[in-house]
Parts: sequence; C-alpha cells; structure tokens
Amino acid sequence: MTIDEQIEFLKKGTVDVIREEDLRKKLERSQKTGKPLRVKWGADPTAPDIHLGHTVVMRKLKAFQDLGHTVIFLIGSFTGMIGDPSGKNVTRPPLSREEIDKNAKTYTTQAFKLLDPEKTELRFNSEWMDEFDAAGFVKLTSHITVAQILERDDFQKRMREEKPISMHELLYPLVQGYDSVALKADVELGGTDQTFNLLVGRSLQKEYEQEPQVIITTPLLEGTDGVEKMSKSLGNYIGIDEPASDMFGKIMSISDELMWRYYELLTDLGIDEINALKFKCEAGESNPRDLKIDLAKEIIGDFHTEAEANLAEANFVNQFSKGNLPDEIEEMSVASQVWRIADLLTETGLAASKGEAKRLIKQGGVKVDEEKVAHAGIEVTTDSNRDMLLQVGKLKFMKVKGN
RNA sequence: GCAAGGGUGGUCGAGUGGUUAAUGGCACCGGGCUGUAAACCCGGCGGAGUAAUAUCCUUCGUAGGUUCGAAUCCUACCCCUUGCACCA
Repeated sequence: MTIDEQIEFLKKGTVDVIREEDLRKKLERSQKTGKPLRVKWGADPTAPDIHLGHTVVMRKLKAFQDLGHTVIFLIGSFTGMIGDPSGKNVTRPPLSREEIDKNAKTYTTQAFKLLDPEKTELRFNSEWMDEFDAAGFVKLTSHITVAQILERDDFQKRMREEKPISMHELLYPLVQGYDSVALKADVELGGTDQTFNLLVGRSLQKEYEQEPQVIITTPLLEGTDGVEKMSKSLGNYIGIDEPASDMFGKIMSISDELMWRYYELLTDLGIDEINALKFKCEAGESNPRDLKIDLAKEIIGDFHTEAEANLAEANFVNQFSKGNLPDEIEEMSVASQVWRIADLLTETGLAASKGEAKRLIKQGGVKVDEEKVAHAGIEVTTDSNRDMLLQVGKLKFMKVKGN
C-alpha cells in the first residue's frame, strides 16, 4: 500500500485525525526506518467486559497492526481510581493488584479475539504513576494550566450548570496525557468522548519535548436501542463473549436504520459496498431482514466459528420465521403436584411475581404445551413421567417435570 | 459554620394536604401486524389476593409529629449541591 492508501484505510470510519500531516510524516518515517509506530489505546480496568462499542476502536487498532505497527494496550490501573469525569463520577476505591490483574486478563483475552497478540504490548499506568512522589506529581501538574483543563466540554458544562467538579477529576486528563509521554506514543486512538484527553497527551508530549502523538477518534456506537451509546450499565449492549445465538438475536432486533451504522462501524465492508447494499434495499431488490442476517453472521464471525454463526441463523429462522420451537429448551424439575398456572410460572422463574404471571396470562402471552392459557385459574399437574412445555412470550421456554 | 436549593418507582422527571400506587418520556414486558425479535399500532409496567371483581399490604432520604386524611405541613437527623467566609 502506498502512504496515501494507508491513510485512506486508516481514516475509514473515524471522526477526526489530528493531524493528518503528522500521521503522514510518521507513516513515511516508519516505512523508511522499518520501525513500527507505537499506537496507544487506554482502557479502564474496572469494566473488563468488552462489547461491540469497544470494538469500533479495536478494529481501527487492528488496521494499524495489519500495517505492521505495534498496539500498546494500556490498562489504566492508576487512572481507574479516578474514573473519567463524566459528571456523575465519584472516586472509586482502588482495586487490588489481584483484581486489576484479573480484569486485565479478561480484557486481553477478549481483545485478542480481534487484535494480534504478537503485535500488542500490554502495559499498566501504575508502572510509572506509582513512582511519583507528591513533589514529582506537583511538578507534573505545572505543565498544564487550569484554563487548559477547564476547556474540556463537560467541565464547561458543569461549571455553567453549577454542578460540582472535584479536584481529582481535573487530574484525569493530565494523567492520561502523561501516559503518552511515558509510552512515547506515536498515535493514540479513542472514542470521540476522549478527544480532550487525547489532546492533553499531545500538549504534554510537547512540554516534555517529544514529538506529539497523532490523535484518531472513532464514533461512539449506539446501543441496541439505537439512541444511547452502547454501554453495559444501560443494558443496550452486545458483549463479544456472548453466545452466538444471543448475538444473533440481538442484532436481528436492532432497527433497520441502525443496521447501516453497524455495517459501517463493525464490518470490513467499504463505504461503497455499504452504499450499494443500501441502494438495493431502498429499491426493493433485497429486504432488510436478509441484510440484517448477513450483518449478524459477519459480526459473529469475528468472535465465533462460522459453524456457530450458521447454527445461530438456522435456529433463528426455525424459531421466528417458521414459528417452530427452539432446538434446545431448558429443563427444570419441580414438585409433582397440581399447580395453579401462575404459581408454576413464578416457581420456575418465568415470571418474577404472581402479579406479573397473571398479567402475562391476561395478555395472552403464556402457553402450556403450545396451548394458550385462557385465565389464571387454570390448573396443571406436573409429574415425573412427562415434560410439560411452558412458554412465555416468544423468547422464554421451559420444560418442566415433576420430581 | 452561615445562606440558599435539593433527595420521588429501572432511569429521567412531574407532583406542594384528599378520586395519588403517584402525570409524562425513555428502557423493559405481552399482544397484533410484518419479509425481521425492524417500523408501526394496542396493552402492561410495586406486592399479596380473585376465574374476574372486591379487598389488603408496602413505597416518594431516615425517624417522629400535626390531621378524618401527607410524597405534599411541622420537628429532628442523614446525605448531596451551590454560594459566602481572608484581603473589605
């Protein structure tokens, strides 16, 4: 690839590259000297579950690796105590060494589903942050001004709204920026919410007389609801270690509109290819369901085998397109007795409370042995000789047997 | 410490004595429709109880109190926020 092609390749699906000339310079030098670029990516050690949202930036890191560069996967073992200021943060209790190691291990195991371990360097920022004494740290803070830090959008916003900003929160961007100094990073990647922090890295590197890093930001992926950004706490995420069938189902349930966004940010298809698909879809030549199936298989392929992806598809078609029962249904045994149906639903956990069970029945969402339950007064008998099939809605199935 | 504002159901956010288990949005759940677990439409969304009603219980930071009746008024306490405090 020529340098121009490399830049195009690296720019796809990003929001900002600051600055492109710097990137070109670095790429050229790397090509000439054969020395790979050091591409930094930082992660918080408190939330080791990677979801598709994280993979947007990870895919970009992979792109760098494909060009021969080195990814530095930085675990913010020190910064984790602060938490990136978002307005709601409070100081977090420091994690123990063991917890951090454990989370880091989970993190890397998941990350290496996409990244090449051979070209990845794992680091922790407590390596250098723990070295600081108070005097040293004060000295570090002297490299940036209050005004510079307060420029950050959410600080501005909180000042305007008279919301609190704790002193330690101001330190977060500073420490993250210093990490770039310590690592001599050439490039740092992050979501658009990281722009400010990444820029601090640039200016600190200048302060320390290093060549400033190039900053590349990627969009924040919307979660399955299509509105909020994907996050675990909002429950709108698709985790990358979820079973293929779960991933398949979740991807099929995103809106048709959101599908395009996922195509753009979560697959290797080029923009032109995606536009072609979109065009065909609008022209009625292909239907969104099939495109969504392709998308699901494409994404699942990154984290599971092809066979698993195909099986997930087959199960989906079987269950939802054809309305058949799923292949695998959870089994459970309960006391052999006469049950009022609502009691059995709560006993098996298919309903959280009797009130909910009755509501579900009233709304026509409960079936026993594929027969709709008419009202909550119905009684059923469990015994050990046969399985009774309970069904709540379209997704919950259970075989129940007396013991 | 002083002054002011605030703590409501998964979340955001109304509500300042009585049809308030508490408007509305979001999330979520069920049904309908469909080429999709999309969109759209309808319904639900504290617990117990009933076939269904009835009924009962618990809930608006905590604990008391006033009242026939309180998320709403009073008292104390806890927590959060902003401002003030020196130079004046």
